[in-house]
Amino acid sequence: MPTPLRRFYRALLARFGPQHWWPGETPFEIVVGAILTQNTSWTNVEKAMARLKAAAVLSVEGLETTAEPQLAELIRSSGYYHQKARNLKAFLTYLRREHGGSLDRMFALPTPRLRRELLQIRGIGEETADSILLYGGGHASFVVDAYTRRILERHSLIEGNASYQDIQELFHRRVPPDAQVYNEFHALLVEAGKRHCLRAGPRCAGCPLERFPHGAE
DNA sequence: TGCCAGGCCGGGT
DNA sequence: ACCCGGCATGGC
Repeated sequence: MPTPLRRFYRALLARFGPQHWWPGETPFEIVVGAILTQNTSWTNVEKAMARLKAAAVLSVEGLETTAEPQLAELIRSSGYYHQKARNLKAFLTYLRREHGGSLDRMFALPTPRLRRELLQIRGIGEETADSILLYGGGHASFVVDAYTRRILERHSLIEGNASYQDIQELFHRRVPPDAQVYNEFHALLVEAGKRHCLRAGPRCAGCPLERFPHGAE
């Protein structure tokens, strides 16, 4: 991984240490979490996940046999809950129809094909698809979120009008396609965003990347 | 009290 | 190909 993304990664790792995101959860819980966390704080998602667990429906069969209005009520705390209940149902329908309800079979698909299939599902856009691929299935598909965009733009690694695909291609070209590295890199960007570059403003004070060399690749 | 959080969809230009 | 309003709760 050549400069400057490599130094960027090193600086983040040195400052924040390994993140080990989403440990101890099953791939299915990661899929559900990826849908529920869209434009929503993780604390609100945790409440929803806890309610699904308490109702013993946090599984493929569990969600399949839960009526959509009831599902909506269980995930209420995650916001947009009618939309998200519908979206979860859409994913379950896809999983059953195309892969016999088996996440293992789904994740066994080649990355590009699975990504295309996920993007066909209502409620799954690029970031959610990549989150499912990377965190749920260990596919090396880089996740580009608001933090990633904000930090890279602030440090002049991308232009303000860069598309999702532009940014993802930057990582895919410059970072070896290793899911562990993608996982860690993205988690570090989120942590840096939360801690230093969160709100609008000229520049984050005390940012560990402040002395990072500017100029695009 | 108002703003925002690890987006996405559908309709309009 | 972009742009925008709508979707909704909980925390600070």
